[in-house]
Amino acid sequence: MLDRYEPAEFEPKWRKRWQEADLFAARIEEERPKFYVLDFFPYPSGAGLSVGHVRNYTITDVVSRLKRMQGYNVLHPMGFDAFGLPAENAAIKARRHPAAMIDEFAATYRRQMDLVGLSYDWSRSFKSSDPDYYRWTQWIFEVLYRRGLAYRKHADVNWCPKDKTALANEEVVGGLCERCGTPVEKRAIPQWFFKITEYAQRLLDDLDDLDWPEGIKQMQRNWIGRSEGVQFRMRLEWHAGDKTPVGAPAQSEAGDDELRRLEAEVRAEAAPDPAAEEKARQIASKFASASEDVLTGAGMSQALAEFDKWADQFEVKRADAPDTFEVFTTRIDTIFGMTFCVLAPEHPLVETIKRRVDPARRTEIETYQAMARAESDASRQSEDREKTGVFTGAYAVNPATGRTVPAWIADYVLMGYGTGAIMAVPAGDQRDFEFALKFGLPVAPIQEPDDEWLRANATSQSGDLLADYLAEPKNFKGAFVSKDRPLINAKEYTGMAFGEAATALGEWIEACGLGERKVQYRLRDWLISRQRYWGCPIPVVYGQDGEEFLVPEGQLPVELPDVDNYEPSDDGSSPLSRIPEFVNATTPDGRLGRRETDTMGGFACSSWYFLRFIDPRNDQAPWDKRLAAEWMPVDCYVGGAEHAVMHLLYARFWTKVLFDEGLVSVKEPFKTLRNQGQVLGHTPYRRPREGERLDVGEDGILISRDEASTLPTDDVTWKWVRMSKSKGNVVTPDEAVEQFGADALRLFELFIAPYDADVQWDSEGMSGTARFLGRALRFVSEFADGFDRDWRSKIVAKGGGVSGDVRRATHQAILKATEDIDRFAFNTYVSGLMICLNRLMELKRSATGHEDEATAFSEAVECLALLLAPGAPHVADEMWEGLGLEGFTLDARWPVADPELARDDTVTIAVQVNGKLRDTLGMHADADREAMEAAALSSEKIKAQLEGKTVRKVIVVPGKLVNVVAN
RNA sequence: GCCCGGUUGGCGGAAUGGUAGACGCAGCGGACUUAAAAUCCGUUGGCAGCAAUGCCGUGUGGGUUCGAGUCCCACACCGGGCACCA
Repeated sequence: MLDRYEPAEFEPKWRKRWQEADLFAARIEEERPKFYVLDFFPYPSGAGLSVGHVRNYTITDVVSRLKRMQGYNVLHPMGFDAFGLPAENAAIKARRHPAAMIDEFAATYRRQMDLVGLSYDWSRSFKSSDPDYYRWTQWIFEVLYRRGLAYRKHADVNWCPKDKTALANEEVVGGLCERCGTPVEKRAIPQWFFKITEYAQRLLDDLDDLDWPEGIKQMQRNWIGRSEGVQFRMRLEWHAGDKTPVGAPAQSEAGDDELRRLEAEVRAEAAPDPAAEEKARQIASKFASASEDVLTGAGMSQALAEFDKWADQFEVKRADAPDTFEVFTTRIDTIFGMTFCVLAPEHPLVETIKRRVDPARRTEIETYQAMARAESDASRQSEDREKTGVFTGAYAVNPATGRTVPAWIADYVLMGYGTGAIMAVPAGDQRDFEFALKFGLPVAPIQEPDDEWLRANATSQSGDLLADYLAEPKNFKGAFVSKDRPLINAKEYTGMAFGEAATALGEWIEACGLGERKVQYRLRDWLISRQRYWGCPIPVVYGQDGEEFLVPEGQLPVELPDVDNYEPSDDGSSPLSRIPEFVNATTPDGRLGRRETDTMGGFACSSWYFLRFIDPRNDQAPWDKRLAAEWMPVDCYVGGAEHAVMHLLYARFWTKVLFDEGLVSVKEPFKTLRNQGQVLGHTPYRRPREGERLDVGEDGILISRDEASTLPTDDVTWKWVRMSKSKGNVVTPDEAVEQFGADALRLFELFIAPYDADVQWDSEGMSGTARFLGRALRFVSEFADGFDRDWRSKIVAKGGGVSGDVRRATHQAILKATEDIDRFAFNTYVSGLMICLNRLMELKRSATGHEDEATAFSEAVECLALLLAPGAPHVADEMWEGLGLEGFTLDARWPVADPELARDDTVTIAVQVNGKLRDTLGMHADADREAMEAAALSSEKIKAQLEGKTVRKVIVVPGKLVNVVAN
C-alpha cells in the first residue's frame, strides 16, 4: 500500500481489477431494495468530456456507490443520445458519416468515464442510433399513433434557412434558431405531431408529488400554462364603413358596403352571360332603393333572404361563411368594458370579412396580413414593440350589452392560442389599453382604481383623480388590472368583484348557449418531424391517395439507409426523399406506397431510454414489463437545468402514455430530480474591431488564450462562461487526472461548491484534495501493520481517553458522511472526511499506546476507507487492500454510526449577555439548566458585563448556550 | 413585465433561529533541506490596542425575537427561465 497519493501508481490497477471482476454489473437479488440512479442521456460531442460533465457523473457515482454499499440493488447505466442535429451538423462539418463519428465520440466518452472510475454497468449501454434501439422508438411511435396521439397536419412551422430544417417552438429562442442564431422564417409543410396537449392536465397535476427542484416544477407549470376562463361566441354585424358610431345597438342599419359586395359578387359570377348581367343590375338597383328605407333590423335579413332567392336563379350562391367567432377570456367579469375585439391576422373569419367589406378595406386587410406573415418572429417578439393592426370594417356584438364593437385584426393576438380572437377590454388589460391608445379606440372604465394607483398613474395634477379617470381612462398611464375591486357599469353585476362576477357571467353565458367555461393551456402539441437524415425514421407509409399506414410491427425497424450524401436539400426535404429504394414501399394491403421521409426529433429517442436500460437486449419487446415494474421509477435523476422543460416534459408524457397502455407501472418516470450547477471556464474576450459583428447574446469577440496573451491586458476581458468546445475553455478530465489523479478530481468536483451552484473552475484547488488523499493514505498505511481486523470483538463499548475520542471522531464522521450524501451535500461530505482525518491525526499524536487505542484506530482506518469509497474509490480500495481486507470496498457494508458514541461528552457553552457573546464555558454535555445558568452567572467576564445591571431573564439552551438578559 | 435562484473574509465556501467564517485554496511565519520541491507545524474577517480586550461585520433599509446569515416586509444588484398566451 502506498503511503502517499501517487495516483498513476495505483488508480489504473484498481480500474482494471474492477473491470475484471465485472464489479459494476447491476444485480437483482431478492429481498434487497432497488435503487435506480441515472444521468441525463448525453450526446457525445467531439470535444469529449469536460470537468463540467464529470461533476454531474461524480455526483451520481457517489450516490450509486453509497446505495450499493448500503445493500441496494443498484442500476446505474450509461448510454448515448446519438441521433439528432448536433451529431448530424458535426458530421456535415467534418465531412464524415455520423454513425462512424458518433461511435468514435462515444468511445472517447467511455474512455474518459472509465478514467475517473465511474461505476457504470456498461453491459447495458446502447446508442439511440442503434437499430436495436430505434426499432422500439418506432414501436412506441406506433403505440402513440394507435392511441390517436400522433397525427399529421399541414402547418406553419419555424423554418431555419441555415440549418434547412423545421424547428420545434422550443428550439426557437427569441425568434432566432437556437443553434445557429439565424432568424427563423415560417413555412407550411405537413408535419407529424404528438398530442401532448391531451395530457396537459395530468402533466400539471402530477408535478405536485415529485421530488424535483421547485424552480423546475414551476417552469413546467408555466410552460403548460393552464388558465381558466370562458369561451363564448360573438356575432358579426355589418355597418356602413366607419360612420356608424361604436357602441350602436345591434341590428342597426345595413350599409353601402354590403350592397356593393352583393352587386360585385353577382357580376363576377355571371359576367359571361348578358342576361345575367341585366339581372345583376336589377338586383343592384332594387337594393339601392331599398337601402333608403327598409333595410333596418329585420329588414336586412329579409333582404338578404330575398337576394339568396334571386341569386339561386343565376346559380350564384351567397358566400357560405360563418359570421360568428369565438373568443376566450380569463376575465369574463370585464366583458362590459369591451370596446373592440381583435382577430389574429390568420383567423379564418378574416377571409369572410374581406369578402363583405368594401375593396379599399379589403386591400388594407390583405396588406396587413401579408406583413404579419412576412415578419419574422424575431421582430414580432422584439421588446416594447408598438402595437399594429387594422380595422376590418366589421363589427361584432357584445352579448352582454347588445351593442356593437369594431372588429380589428392585429398580430398581438396569436392564432395559436385560445381561439385566435379576443374581446378587448382596454380599461383592464395593458395590451388592449396600448392598442386603444394607439388607434384612438374608446376605453370604458370597469372598476374604480384605488387612490394609490390613481396617483401613480395620473398624467396631470387634479383635485379629483377618480372623476378624471371615470371621464377618460386614457389620460392615465396604463390599464388598471385588478381582481379585487368591485365592478362598475356592469348592469346587475355592478358591485361584484372578479370571483363572484366571473361565476355569475359564466353561468349566464352557458345558460344562453353562447359559450362555456373552459380551461385553456398554453402548451402546444409536440412537433416531431425533422427533415433530416440523422434521426429515427418515422414508421409510416403513404398510399396513393395519401392514406397513412403504420409499418407492421414485424417489419420494424425501418432502417436508416446508408447514404453518401446526408445533407438536407435546399428545398428542405429530407435526404431520405432522394433515395428511391427507401421511399418506394409497399402498403400493408400490398399496393405501391411512398415512405415517410421525415425523421423524429431527438427528444423522441430520449423520452424512453431510461426504460430500455432496464432490459437493453430484449428483442421481443422494448422491455420486460416485470423488470420495468421492478426498477421503475428512476430514484435519482441528475442533469443540467437546461432540459428543465423539453426533455423532462416529453419523457413524462411518454411515460404516461405507456402507463395507459399498460406497459409501465408508474405514472412518472423520475421520482427525484436534481440539477447540478454549471462549471464555468475562464474565457478571454476582446472588444469588436471596426466592421466586426457580435454574435447573438455576446458583447465581445471570443478569442483564444494564446491570442489573449499577445494582447495588452486592457484589451482583454475575462469572463466566466460555461465550458464548451466552441468557447475554447474546456478543461478535460484527462489533464486533471494526469496532473492530480482521478480521486483528487472526483473529490474536488464534490468539494468545490454545493452541487447545484455554478462554479468557476480553478484547477489549483485540486491540490487540496490531492494533499488530503495523500495524508489519508499515509495515516492508514501507518496503521496497516498494527491493524486488527477483529477489532469488532475487542472494542470497548464506550471508552474514555484517546480511544474514546477516536471512536467519537469515527462515528461522527460516519453520521455526517451518511447524512450529507443523502441530502446531496457532497461538499460537506468531503469536508467532513477532512475534519475526521485532521482529528484522527491529532489524536494519533497524543496516543499513549494503550491497547484500546489500537482497536479504536483499527475501527477508524477501516471506516475511513469505507467512508472515502463513494468519493475516492481508488484510494479506498488501495487502503482496503493495504489493511489486508479482501474484495472491494464497493462490496463491503457501509458503516452504521452509533449515535451514542458520536455524542460529545463535553461541549462549549456560549454565554451571551443581551444576545452578545461574552464568554464561552466548557461543560459536560449533560449539564442541566440550573448548572449552566449557575456557571454562566459565576463567570468573571459575565459578572463584569452585568455590573450595574439587573438580570431580568436567563435563557438556557441545554448543550448550547446561556443568554442573560439584563438592563 | 412575470416566475425562479443568488448576494457571507483575498478566493471557493460552512453554519436544524443559538459561539458567523467549518473545510479548503491563496498568503504570511517557522521546521526539515547545502538549496529547491515535497512534507510538517503555526497563523490569517476589519478597525483600535504592546496586550488583556473592545468595537464593527453575512448586498441595503425596516420589522419579529432573549437572540437573525437564517423568519417577515420593502429595495438594490447579479444569474437563469418565460415573455403580446387574452
